[in-house]
Amino acid sequence: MSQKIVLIDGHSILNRAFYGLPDLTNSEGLHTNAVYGFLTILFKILEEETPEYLTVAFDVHAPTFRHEMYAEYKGTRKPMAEELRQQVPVMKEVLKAMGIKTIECAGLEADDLIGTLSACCEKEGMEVSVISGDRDLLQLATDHVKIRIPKTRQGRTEVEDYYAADVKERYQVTPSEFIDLKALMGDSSDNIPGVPGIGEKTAAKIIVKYHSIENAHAHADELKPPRAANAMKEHWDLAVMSKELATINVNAEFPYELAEAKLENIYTEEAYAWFQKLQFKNLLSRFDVKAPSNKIEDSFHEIRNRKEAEAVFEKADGAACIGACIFKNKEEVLPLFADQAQIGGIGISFSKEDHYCIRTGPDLQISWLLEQLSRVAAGAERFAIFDLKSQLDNLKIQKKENCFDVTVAAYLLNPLKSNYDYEDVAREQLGLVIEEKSEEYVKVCYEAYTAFAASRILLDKLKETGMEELFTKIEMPLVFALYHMEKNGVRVNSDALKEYGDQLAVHIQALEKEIYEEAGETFNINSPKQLGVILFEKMQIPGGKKTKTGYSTAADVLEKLAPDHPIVSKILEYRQYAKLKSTYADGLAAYIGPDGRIHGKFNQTITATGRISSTEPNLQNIPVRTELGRMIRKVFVPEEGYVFVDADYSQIELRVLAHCSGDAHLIEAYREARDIHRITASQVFHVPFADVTDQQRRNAKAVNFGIVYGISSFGLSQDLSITRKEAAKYIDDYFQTYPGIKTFLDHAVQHAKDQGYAVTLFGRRRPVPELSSSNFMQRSFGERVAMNSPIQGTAADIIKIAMIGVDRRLKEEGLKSRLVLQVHDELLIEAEQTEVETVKEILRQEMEQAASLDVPLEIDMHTGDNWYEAK
DNA sequence: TTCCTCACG
DNA sequence: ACGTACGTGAGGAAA
Repeated sequence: MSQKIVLIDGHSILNRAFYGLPDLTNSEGLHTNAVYGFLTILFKILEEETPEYLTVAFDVHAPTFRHEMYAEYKGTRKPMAEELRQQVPVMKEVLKAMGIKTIECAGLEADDLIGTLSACCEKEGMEVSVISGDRDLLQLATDHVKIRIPKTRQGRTEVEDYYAADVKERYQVTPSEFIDLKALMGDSSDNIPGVPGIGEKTAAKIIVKYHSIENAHAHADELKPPRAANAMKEHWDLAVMSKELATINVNAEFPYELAEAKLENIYTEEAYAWFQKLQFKNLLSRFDVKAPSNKIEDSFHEIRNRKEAEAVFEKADGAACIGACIFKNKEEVLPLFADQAQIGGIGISFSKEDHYCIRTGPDLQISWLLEQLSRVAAGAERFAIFDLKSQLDNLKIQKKENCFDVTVAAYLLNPLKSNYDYEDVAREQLGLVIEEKSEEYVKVCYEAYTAFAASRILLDKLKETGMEELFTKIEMPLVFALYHMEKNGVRVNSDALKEYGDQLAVHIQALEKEIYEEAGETFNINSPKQLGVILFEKMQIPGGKKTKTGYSTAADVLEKLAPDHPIVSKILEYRQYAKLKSTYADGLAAYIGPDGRIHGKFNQTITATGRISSTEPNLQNIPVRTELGRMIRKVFVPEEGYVFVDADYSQIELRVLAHCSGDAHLIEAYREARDIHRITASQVFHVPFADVTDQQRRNAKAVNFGIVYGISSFGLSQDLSITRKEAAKYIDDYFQTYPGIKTFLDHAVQHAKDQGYAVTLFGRRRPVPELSSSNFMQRSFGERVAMNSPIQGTAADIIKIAMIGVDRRLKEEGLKSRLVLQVHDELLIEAEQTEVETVKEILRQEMEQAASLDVPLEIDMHTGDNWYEAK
């Protein structure tokens, strides 16, 4: 059995992968789709071929055209897309990490390298497989050299295989004649000119008959269409040049040791680290349990008895930094007891050598363990732990000031990531790769150790990036405020909620029936696909396609059709009821706890801008804009003896914008008047404040929103249903009126371009990798983000400060009243009746004084016996 | 899972 | 020429 070598055309396959896959990025903003696609193809090929040798060839110059001379002559050289260019060095590193031989050679194309290698290897009696997306390489095919062209079809990669015979079958020419064929017909993608006037068909006929351009030229007068005969004579020089360009050099000279191409285990530690970094989660499973021999693991200890545990805590007492974690028992417990969520023990790490996993046991009570942990934590300069909020039920924190939430710190340093697990932090900050299959105690020790070791590094990075104060003064105190809020929960009248749901069900059924009657058949109204077919095909309602998958049935589309088609308005109504029932009536009911309250989660490490997010359930999107939806707020009620006090900032984002831009005109305006949209209308449209029409105010409001979102004439025109030109005029008028805003927004974009991130008034950063994209759409998006993030982010900073202040004062002043919800610019407090005035005073002070801007921060405040009334 | 739709600021 | 407003989360359908 002869040996086999696989030769891969690196750039060609990367290119294929890049254009064949959607744009993927890892959480650091690094584009990864080409690398991912390349690896997918590589694995597939290796599985099929099981070769002894493997080599990947690259061109030396990244933006590659096979024939630079001609490319320059034609002036058609296009630079490689930035997103792809970035991935080339990464690809080479990944291959290196996998121990795969790569070659490149100045002055030689990858084609020439591959051609030469395939010829040599064949001579040595080997079987050769050449992997390329480029059909040019078909000329290399023989009985022992197979050209394999991968194609991505519907997400799956299929490979077309060509031996010499297959080339002949498919193209009716031999591999070497293939060169002549190309020389005649040319190849625009490869910048081979070919002979003008001779296309694919004619070229094929000529080569099939005459086998080479030289022979064809000799018989030029006999060539079939007279046009081809003339072309051949007239452009013979082009034909010769093209043939030269199309010919791959199989006798190139370059250094190469076959032994280096020997395929060893590609699933190395280094490769594993790369795959993790690139977040190729499903490719990671290919790796065997190859434990990295990290020395640190030697000092990981598992402790199961009281004596040793006591010794650990004694030693930990007084340590400068303590890293810890609390872990749960594996779910061997019957579901019946699942909600007990038993704690299995803790991890603790406090020096280079001290890392312990302490398990609960007969003489190691969990309560004692947690007590000890809390005690030593209070004594340390820094107590580091992941996701502190989730552990506050277990820990008795005596000193908030020394707490360091590693998750939150990692979030501040890169808010774009989707999770901040200890595995990620260990890899990113400590360069440690933790083995998936490690024993539990090892993982526990790793988590504690990572908290311990990474906290120092993260703290330094926070200092370097000017975010230390943001972290210690805002984010860390906020952890506790959010914990209190979750713990408090919000009371919901479940009977009233049920009643609300039942009423909705009645309406839904009636509407369903009417819709089926008008449609003439029953179908699933919730299915956009089925609905599209009914409306736009069966009922022939005009309003064509919009989405990739079919017709758009979004509300803004349907609203335009509603006046002419009763069924459409019924569908809109149905949708509204269905949404209210499924998401709110039924959805919320599932979260009401035994205490009659919903304890939703408020997440601190989700959003890119610094806002808080709310899940399980989302309490930040309870309906309010329509009366019907707003009614659901009546089921949110305070407990007996309490009332709701609701306070929300008035136009906080626009006020932030006025302050940050320093536009004197706008600042002056906002100092005077409360109705910001009206004053904008007055100044932009040059009419007295009192004479502003409703339409003018609406337009001004839309412009204000547009400014905050990162204005574009297209977006504004959509919103106002006007032409782009008119929208552009509004924007222009706005900038004329407030030139400071224009300057500020331009600066925001420029700053983000220069620094790579947008920044808030309090130093919070948001990376904007899209700004360096070669894609217009992406880049425009980046610009809008650069304009919006500082505004939205600063507003988020401010309300966080307010929340912390409100929560702190409610506690400090010994009040029973409590914070129950935050909705971005709004705080809801369940206030004990006799404390209402105090609470209102606290809210007003803490919210209005949260930041001192050049414009006043104003709030609207209401009280009520339910959320509907209090808003 | 991914897409579409829609609820909020 | 490109095809959008910024930031979220959830439910239902279809793949």
